[in-house]
Amino acid sequence: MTEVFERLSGLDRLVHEPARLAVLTALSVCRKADFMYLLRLTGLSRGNLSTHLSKLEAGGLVRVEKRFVGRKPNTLLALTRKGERAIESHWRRLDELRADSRQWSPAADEKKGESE
Amino acid sequence: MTEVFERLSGLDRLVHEPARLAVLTALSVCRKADFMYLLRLTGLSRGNLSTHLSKLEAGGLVRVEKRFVGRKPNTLLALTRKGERAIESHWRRLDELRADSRQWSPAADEKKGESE
DNA sequence: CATACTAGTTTGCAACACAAACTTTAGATC
DNA sequence: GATCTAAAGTTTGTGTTGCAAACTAGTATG
Repeated sequence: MTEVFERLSGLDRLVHEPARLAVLTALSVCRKADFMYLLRLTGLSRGNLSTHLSKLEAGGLVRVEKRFVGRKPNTLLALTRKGERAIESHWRRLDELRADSRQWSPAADEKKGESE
Repeated sequence: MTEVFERLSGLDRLVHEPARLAVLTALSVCRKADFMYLLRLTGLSRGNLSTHLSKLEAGGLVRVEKRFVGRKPNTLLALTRKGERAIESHWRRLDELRADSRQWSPAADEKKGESE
């Protein structure tokens, strides 16, 4: 099944990018977290985290809720239903692809790439 | 251990990028494969595969061996020792991070991100 | 009033992923 | 032997990305 590698090379970049993978994974455990918390958690810069979150919001994976705590602004993040499914299935896909690639045999594919 | 997410967001992009993850994973099973074989395997375009391979070579993860088969040029790819270690440890790291994140508890970290 | 801090957002830039166009050599056709 | 097609890659052009530095807006402090 050579299709394994096609699926590997076609992984969803919105989810796969390391910083976003970290944010989504954290939120999948956390349920909700605020901006400053994610900042410390991931070690990203403010600007960087901000743009990643915008992308996740644009993709419909994360819900952004702005509010005030005392007199200070506070941005609360949570996965949408779609986001939950996305991160969960991304990890599952990685597991599967890894497992499949292990038991894949090049010789079983019609055209081999030389063993010299 | 919040460090899990720092490590997640700091994954090596050279290895993590989907197309290259596919190529490296295939080569780790294959030992050697030629350009056209990887092309079919991954479903990438020629140009795209070529530049990804150049990057992997520049990073010292892949060895490129050009030769002729009959009268036709043929490019043979294989992991370097460094490449073997890189792909193997990348998958292992993903496994670990995934597992760690599962048993991570937000509440255990000093500052919580709101559960409202 | 000014100065500093907090909580983000916007901007500018270098690096990237991708396909289209190009290169080079070989074989087929006239 | 000139012309065409194909194979096997590489280079180029372009839109996108990831990133930190610079900016913004509101609050607190001297």
